[in-house]
Amino acid sequence: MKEVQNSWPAGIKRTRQRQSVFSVLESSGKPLSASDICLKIEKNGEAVWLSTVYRALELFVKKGVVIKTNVMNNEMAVYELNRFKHKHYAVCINCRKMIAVENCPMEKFIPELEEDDFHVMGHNLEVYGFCKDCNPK
Amino acid sequence: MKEVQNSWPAGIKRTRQRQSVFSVLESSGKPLSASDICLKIEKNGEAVWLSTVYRALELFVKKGVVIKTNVMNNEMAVYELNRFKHKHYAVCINCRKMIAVENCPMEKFIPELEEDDFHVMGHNLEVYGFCKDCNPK
DNA sequence: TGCGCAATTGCGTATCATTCGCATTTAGCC
DNA sequence: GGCTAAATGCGAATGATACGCAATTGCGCA
Repeated sequence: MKEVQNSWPAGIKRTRQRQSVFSVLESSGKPLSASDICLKIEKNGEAVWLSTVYRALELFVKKGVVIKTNVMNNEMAVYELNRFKHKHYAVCINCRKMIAVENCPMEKFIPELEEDDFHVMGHNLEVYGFCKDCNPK
Repeated sequence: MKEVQNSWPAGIKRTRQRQSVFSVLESSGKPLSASDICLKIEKNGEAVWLSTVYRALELFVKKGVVIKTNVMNNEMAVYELNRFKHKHYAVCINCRKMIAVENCPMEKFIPELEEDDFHVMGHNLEVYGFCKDCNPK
């Protein structure tokens, strides 16, 4: 039904289920949870078991193809394609919408830390507040 | 055995269990998980049920007395006393040690976001890498 | 100073995301 | 087309956290 034969990350065996997970992520503009992905695949008329989605995501993350993030205290992890563009999200406290934040305040900051004998490998930044639709004011 | 009658947050009914949770946090230099807290209390010869610890922490967080944070993709939440000093942590990928980072790169950054119709209420920042004991180099 | 009642706790069980185990199926090299 | 390692379906396990309810406790009030 759908023709998604195009891009495929190297070094990963191509199966129908992984292909489905990948193309859902590819066509999504925002990070998705494992069950979001599962639902979207089922909506396309295909079947995937949730644990298979988790396994595919785990593999993609290990290969650096997908980025896993955790939003707001606990809850569940969300996944997005690694488009190799450094970014962060502003998360709405009310509707949980995630808005990408373009530039990162960390660049100038990391060298300071390196001086304190901490070898920085990466960072997570998450801003929370109210989006314009939910702004109580 | 221990005399911890001193400080107590206003508007919270004082019970033995809550007192225990509070004083463990008070005397800890680093954030602790709910079960860490439980173990430390038991080590002091007192008994607390884990769910009671969770309930106490939940209350403290709601009252703003305690700060809840989630470290590194999923895992579990850690809690620390709110000492009203804004800070972040550098987390070691290897030994999970958390090192407080003094200054925050976000101050200048938030006004930019506000312009994009996002009303910022707060932020989480977590830097990860290798501490000096675990530095592979 | 003791009573009464609402709030809290002990304790077990439920929930929810995620992981694991294993038998069956599949991808893709020969 | 057949073979084998890898992947999947499926269910059940796990681990953090929440919840329900009866028993207990803190504490305001008489």
